[in-house]
Parts: sequence; structure tokens; C-alpha cells
Amino acid sequence: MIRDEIRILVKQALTNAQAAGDIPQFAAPEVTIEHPQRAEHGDFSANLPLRIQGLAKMKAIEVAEALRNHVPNHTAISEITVAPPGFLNLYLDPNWVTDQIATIIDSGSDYAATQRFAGQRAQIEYVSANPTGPVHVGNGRGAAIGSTLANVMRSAGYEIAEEYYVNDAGTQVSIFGRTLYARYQQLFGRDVDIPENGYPGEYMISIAKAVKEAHGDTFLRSENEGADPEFAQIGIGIQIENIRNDLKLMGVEYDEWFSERSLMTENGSYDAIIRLLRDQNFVAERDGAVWFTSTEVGESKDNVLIRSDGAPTYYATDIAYHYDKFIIRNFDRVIDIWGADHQGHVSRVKAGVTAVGGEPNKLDILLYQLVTLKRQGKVVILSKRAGEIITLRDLIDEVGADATRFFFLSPSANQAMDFDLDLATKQSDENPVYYVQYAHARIAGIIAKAREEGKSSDSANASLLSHEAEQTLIRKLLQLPEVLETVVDDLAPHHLAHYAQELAQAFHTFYTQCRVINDDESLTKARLLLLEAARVVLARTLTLMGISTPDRM
RNA sequence: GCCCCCGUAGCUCAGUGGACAGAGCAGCGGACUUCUAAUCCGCCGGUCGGAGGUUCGAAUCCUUCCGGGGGUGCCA
Repeated sequence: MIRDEIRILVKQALTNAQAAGDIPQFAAPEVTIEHPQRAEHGDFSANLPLRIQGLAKMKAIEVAEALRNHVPNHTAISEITVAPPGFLNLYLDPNWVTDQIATIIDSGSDYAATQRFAGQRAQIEYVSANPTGPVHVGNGRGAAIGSTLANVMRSAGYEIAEEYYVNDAGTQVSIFGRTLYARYQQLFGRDVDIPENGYPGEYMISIAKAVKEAHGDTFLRSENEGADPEFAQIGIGIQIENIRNDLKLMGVEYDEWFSERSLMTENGSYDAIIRLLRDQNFVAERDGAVWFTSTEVGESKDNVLIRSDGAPTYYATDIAYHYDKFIIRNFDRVIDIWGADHQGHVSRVKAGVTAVGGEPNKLDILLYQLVTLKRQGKVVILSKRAGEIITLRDLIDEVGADATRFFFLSPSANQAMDFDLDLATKQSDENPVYYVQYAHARIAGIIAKAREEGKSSDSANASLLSHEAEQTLIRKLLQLPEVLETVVDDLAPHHLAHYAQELAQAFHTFYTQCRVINDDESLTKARLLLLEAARVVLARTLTLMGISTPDRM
């Protein structure tokens, strides 16, 4: 990308200036190139002179002058200026800019893809909500972040496995099973109550009905007997299918639904990590429970692996799961995306991973802050225990999948988020996602009309595109590679949502100021060419976000 | 108590070492005989929570205080 080329030019300028004796010798720091806020400061700027003025024992402005004289020629750069207190400002050549349109169109749906991480396998685990109930709104945020990050990382060359960890073992599942069995018995006329800490939601009745439909009274036992152990798993299976369908509404589909139970059966990772921890004397028995003495590896406290009732904790199976990710499947990189309510779990999972032979620096745990729903300015309480919960499916029904994803994607992950249902529904015309999609629809409309009129971009002369709005739009198109790099390096997909709005804005401004189909045949051709490039980049941006690209609205 | 996240325009948020701090919404004023007005243009709006410090330069880094959220289970 052009920013990288400019970075090399500036670095070379320093080397040249030092070789020429205009700047003293010293080791060059990392060169950073940025976009100045103000257009009169150029397309790119380097603050290197300010950074090295101390090393050079020169005034920054003099360093800048010396550097400017030694920047190698490059077809993309038409002018370099020095600005106080010591910036080097670089201006793109308008003809080089218009030449890039063809490159963008040629790349098509691969535009801004790179091979930066080619050959590396990364696993991204996200949502992983308990299969004991519906996915709620907060899980939707994880879904939007995770699937977008997966898309963008794939475009950077990673081979990505998207995965949902199914907590189909443990305490919550047995409570689920007991609740479901009570509902199941009720369907056969028995007067039983759901357990005290059970799941009161209506959906449990639906699952019970589904079991009854598929299996009849097969699972009905005598009154004072508990349910068949398999019964809960059948219910869990049904609920997983519901979750899969709900997430699919948002365009989220996984490569793997990984069963927690399997770790303790055919997978074997659970036994493996217990053995590994024992072999290293990281295990102690206290109060009838088995503990990981994680204080020995720097944790603030020890953690239980096996409860006094013999059941493994979530923590133990999570270590086993990560053992599977790192040791069995040997991923080069693992990214877990969790809600901030799991924040206390981060450090001890890393400690566990380290203790069983994984490399904690290959594990990134991306936390997103919690989502609160607001309706009529009031917070809607979200709880599986409360009678009325708003599920992800409800939200998508109300708001639509595209707006849901865009809303979840817009704020940075570590910003707590209010999802204003009134804004997202009643005032949906003002929703930014429509602004972006409308730009795409407008482009599609013009291209279709041009085709009807027999006009095309064949043998267009792009250098005619000298209008300020045209140049601004093309320069914005050229920024997508930079945005994607930031998204991957910072694990911050929200930048894509902001870029999408900036891109749409550049287009709408162009649309207003520059009529595409006009009396000047060669200008029409050139602008149609620009439209094709804009469509490529806009579609690419929306597709990476998992948002549709309507041709009309 | 301790740990994590946040505090930027009336509201929702970008910006996390650079130039005069930005956008959307809201408010005010303009622009449709034109390829979609779900649009565009202009105006208004800020002690970047407070105070110290580091730096040529701080919304950004450090310290401390205040305020909001989350965590601190033999739940997940």
C-alpha cells in the first residue's frame, strides 16, 4: 500500500541525508506516517524530524529540510513541504491517484487483501453462550465483532477457524435438564414444579414439546425418579440448533461447534491437562476439592479444578479446551472474544494455558464491554431469570440484521454500549447503515442507467478526474488497506464501521457535485470508471462487515 | 478493599504521543424541472472529569483524586 511506500521513502531520506553528512549518524527509529487532519498539510505527513531532533542535535525544522532534499523521487509524490515545527508533508500526484482506479477495479472483491499472514492458522472463538437458553443481545455484540474480525483476518492471509464452544457439561446443564424434565412431565399432565434455581422461560416449554414430539413418552419415568442422563443432552441439542439458527440470521456461521463434554470423553484433553498439572506439582487437594496452585505461576489465588462433588469446574475444562487449541490442533494464534463479565477469567486462563505448554503470547482475549438496551430512555434489564428477556432474535426482528451488525460494530469493544431500540427502529431512516448502503444503491442505480443508455467506461481516461470531490473520493478508496491493517493489528473492527461512513460521505459529496452521466462523453466514461471502483470498495467494506449491499433502496 | 473498562460538543461516539480536537444525531439557515433529497452545503456548539508530572509537543503516557460500569464463586 502507498503508506508503506512512503514510509520507505522517508526512511531512505534519512539514510541518504546521513550518508551525505547533512544529518549526523545514529540508529533510525521506527518511521510513522499519518494522514494530517488538515488538507493543506498534505495527504501524508512524517513527524520524523521532531522525533530525531535530539539525536541529530539539530533543530527539527533543519532536520526536515535536510530530509526533504534527500527523499527519493516517486511517481506518487508530487510535492514535499516542510512545515513548522518540523513536519514533512507529502502530497499525492493527482495523476497517480487517478491511475489507481484501474488497479482497484482489477482487484475486485480481493481489493485490499494481502498475504501478510499467509500460512498462519488462527482460531477465533466467539459468542459461546450457554446452550441453556437463547442468545441474548450482549452475545450479538460478540457475534458481530467475532465474525467481522474473522473476515478481515482472512483477508490478511490467515487461515481462520471460527468456533463456538458449547458448554454442554456442568452445573448449568444439569439445572437445565431438571427444568426441562419438569416441563416434559407437565406435558403429560403431572403436577410438578420446575426446580427452584431452574430456567423459568417459555422457551423451555417449547423445547419440552419438541422432545415430546420426537420421542413421545420414551423419557418418562416413574414419579419419584429423576430424568435419564441422556435427556438433558437431547434438550441441549435442540437449543444448540435454535442458537445456530438465531446467529445465522445475523450471517454468522461457524466452522466448528466444539463440545465441552467431548474434552472429557473422546477428545481426552481434560485427562491430559490434569495429568500435566499433576506431573508438575501444580495440583493440591484441599477441602475435598482438587486445586490448581496457580499462585505458584503468579496468580493472585489458587483455583479449583475438580469440585468436592467430583465434577470438573468450567476453569478446568477451559484449560483443556485451550490445550486442544494449542497443543492438539496447533493453531499459530488463538483469539477468544468474551464479554467483559468474564474479565476475571482472563489472567487465570492464560496461567493455565502456560502451565500446560501453550504460549500465552499467541493467545489474545478480546473483551467487549457490556450492552444495555434502552427503550424510551429507560434501561431494559436483561436476565435469563427475569420473565421478559429480549433475545438476539427479537432484536434482529425489530431492527434488521444489517443495522444490528452495524450498531454492534460501531463503538470500540472497550466502550460500554447502550443499544437504543427507539433510535434503531422508529428512526431507522437516520441509521448510519442506511447512509452507507444508500451510497451503494446510488452507484448501482447510475451504473444500471448508463448501461441502459449504452454508455460505458470502456477506454476511459481517468486523468480527467481532477475535480476536488473526485480526488477526495479516490483517496478515500485508497485508504481501505490501511484500515484493514489497523483492524487486524489492533483487533479493532470498529474502525471499519467508521471508514464505511467516511467512504459513503465522500461518495455522496461527489454525487452531488459531479454529475456522472452528462453531455461530455469522455468525462462520463471517466466518472463511470470511478463509480466502478467506488462500488468495489464500498461492497468490499460492507461485505467484510457482514452487511448486505443493496442495488436499490 | 483489590483488579479491569470508561469519562471528549446537548445526545451517541471516533481520535491513545503531533499541527487550530473530529463525525453522526439534535438545533438553526440554505439546496430537488437533474443519475434516488434515505442526499448535499453552511452555521451553532468543547476548561477532552479535576489536579500534578514526563516531553520540543499530552485528549493520548505516569501519579493521584472524583464519577459511572464490570469483576473479585467448589456458576459459566
